[in-house]
Amino acid sequence: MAHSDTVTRILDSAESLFAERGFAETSLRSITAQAEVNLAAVNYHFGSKKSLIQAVFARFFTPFYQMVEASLDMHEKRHPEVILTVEEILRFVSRSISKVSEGDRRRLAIFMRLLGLAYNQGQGHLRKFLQNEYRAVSGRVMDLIAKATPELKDEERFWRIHFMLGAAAFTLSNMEHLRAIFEHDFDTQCTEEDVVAMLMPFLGAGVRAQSGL
Amino acid sequence: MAHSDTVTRILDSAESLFAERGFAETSLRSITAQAEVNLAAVNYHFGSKKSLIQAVFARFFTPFYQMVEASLDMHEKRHPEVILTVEEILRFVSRSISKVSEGDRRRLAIFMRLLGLAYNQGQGHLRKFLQNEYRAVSGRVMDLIAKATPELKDEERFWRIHFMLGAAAFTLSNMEHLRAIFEHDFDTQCTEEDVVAMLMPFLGAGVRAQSGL
DNA sequence: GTATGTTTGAAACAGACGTTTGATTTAAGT
DNA sequence: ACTTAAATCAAACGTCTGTTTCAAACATAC
Repeated sequence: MAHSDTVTRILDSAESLFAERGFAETSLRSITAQAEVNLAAVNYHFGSKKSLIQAVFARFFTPFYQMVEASLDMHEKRHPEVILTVEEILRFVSRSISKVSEGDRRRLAIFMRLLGLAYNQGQGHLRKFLQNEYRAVSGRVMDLIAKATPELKDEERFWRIHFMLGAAAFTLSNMEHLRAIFEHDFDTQCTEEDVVAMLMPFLGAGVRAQSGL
Repeated sequence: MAHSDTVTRILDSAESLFAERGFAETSLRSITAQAEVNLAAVNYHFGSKKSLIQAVFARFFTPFYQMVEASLDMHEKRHPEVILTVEEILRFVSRSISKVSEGDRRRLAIFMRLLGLAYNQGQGHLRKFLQNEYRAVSGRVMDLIAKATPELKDEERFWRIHFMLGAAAFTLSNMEHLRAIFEHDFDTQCTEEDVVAMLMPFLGAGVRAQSGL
């Protein structure tokens, strides 16, 4: 079927180019050129550039969110009434991300970049899209974190969750650049898994810190 | 003097518009319209849009960096040989930021956004500009953090510093949006100082976390 | 095989962008 | 007052953007 082939090629190219350059900096012409499809194909299949961005996002996020749901369901069935720690929750999320972005590492970067961008654009269509489409799973993760940190006031937990989100989004979306700097500074390689392994205790200790109020 | 007036108005407008919308999304036409100066003035006084962005950055960062230097000098003179904790170092930095962005809160947001962007753009002129111009002060702060965390391996400290940077950059550059979400969720106001007060123990606990390797 | 609906293709569209030009005004120096 | 340099202005430049158009190619069903 010619249709889905073109659609897939566009999504693939858009994904990698968005990850490299960002969204505003990536033109439809560069996407269609790399995908070797006609320029008009984007507007034909997706309607607009905005919708293409959302489609790129959805293609990653939908299976990711289903995987988080499924693994949480499975765990709750096996160990009901068990309260997870923050690190364990993060590990559920991180494992689902790894599985969904299998092979292609850049999918993680583009996902995080989208997440950061969703907050960055003032009247952004992305955050609303995200909020409407995926309220369920994010709400569930929030509840788990709340149960993991009963000592925190709701207000302070709100901010700490966003501190975590910020550290993760910044690190993962700039992973390539940061690893390049690291390699330059230390003359050593450093895998993405290493970085994630270092990130998790940082975040865990952060949310468990003594209150700052 | 007509010159510096035009230059200042351009910088002011650019600063506020960059903070609101980002860089690629802000046109020179919107800047000059808000500044009520001629479109050509930007290229006349700054040369290019890139240089304007760097000028906006420098106007904030230069006094900030001098203030950090000065307050660190003063402290070291009064209490030589005293090893600062991470929170104390962060407080030095944060106080300098507050003093430099006196009155206008948006200057902080734009500064952090620039910092985040410096890492985001692949071949970015901003990171190199930053690295070349302000190597001294950032190196000094790095050394202080190193002394504050002697138990960390250099490699892991590198990453934790960037985790901190990410959490701070994300939170502060999206402060307005996040506060709006917060207000919507909790029906309560929340000052920027409150957020910074909550951020610092989060970062401090994060860098002091047990190693993840 | 003809008709129907879907997908591609090359080309053009209108608009926005950063930048440049050259004339005109403003300010400073002598 | 005259000269010279600096600053402003309106207008245009060429280029790139997302999007639209409409004919050609394709597949599908009868």
